[in-house]
Amino acid sequence: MNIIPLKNYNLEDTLIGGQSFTWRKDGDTYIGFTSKKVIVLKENNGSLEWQTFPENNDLDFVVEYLRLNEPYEEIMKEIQKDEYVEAAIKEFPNLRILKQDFELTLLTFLISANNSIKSIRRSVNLMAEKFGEKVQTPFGEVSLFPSTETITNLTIEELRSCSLGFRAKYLKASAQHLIDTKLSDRIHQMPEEEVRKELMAMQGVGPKIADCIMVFALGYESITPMDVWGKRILTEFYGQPENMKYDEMRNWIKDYFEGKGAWAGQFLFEYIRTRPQKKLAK
DNA sequence: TCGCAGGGCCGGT
DNA sequence: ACCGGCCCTGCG
Repeated sequence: MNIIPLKNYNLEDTLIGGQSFTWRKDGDTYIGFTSKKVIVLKENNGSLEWQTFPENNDLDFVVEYLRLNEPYEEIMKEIQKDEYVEAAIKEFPNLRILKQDFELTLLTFLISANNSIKSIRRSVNLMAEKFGEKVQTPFGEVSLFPSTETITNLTIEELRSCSLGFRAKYLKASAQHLIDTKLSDRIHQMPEEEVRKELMAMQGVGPKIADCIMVFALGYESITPMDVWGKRILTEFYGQPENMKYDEMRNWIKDYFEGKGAWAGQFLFEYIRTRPQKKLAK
């Protein structure tokens, strides 16, 4: 294992939260995968022990994936605009946003539609175990997420065997779309509105999933994906009307957090979705 | 047990 | 611009 300094970084909440579905915790070790790599992380006395497989020692990848060079304390100051954000930061200190692979993020968030995080994880792991390459590590054999190419060659029935339900056809179609359009080679150098348009051209990608891809893979910091929890944040915390449309919600919170909506939203999301169920009084 | 909700989207009106 | 339906799983 390699060792680098680690400051203000909560691996648990960041890796095992709602932004990535390919991590598990084994004792005090975090094991994650993409479609190409296995990453092993362990925190130890303010240091990060890490290794990548099958290619070892890929420091550049780890630094970019974990976004280790973010001016984190500065960002935290910028988003503390009210009591709700403050409470969320207190409950999830040092929560971070990852920068994940574009195609992996797209394909796994396709699975998120009308689904629960637990079930999304289950489907992603089933896909890896059934159809992904295997990588041998000192921490055991790890299955990678199937490549985009592999997914295009699977049948709908094979995909459905991973508990994907109606999303199976979206995975196959969108994987094929990625191959046909080579979108991954172009997406990183496009204006925001064009990125969103390209993403939503794919089957199964609507405004919310497009926002997730832009925040968790493409590094857009001003966007807050507005799911059922985001809507609750707006209505319960900020007194906004129930009937706001998606774009109205996104614009409202984007303006409110002045360019840092992704960070603030991540705290508020974890905060509201894990809060104890309110007893329905009366 | 069973009814419902889950990091929404699609297709018909 | 609305809205019913959707595969399946986890949870109370």
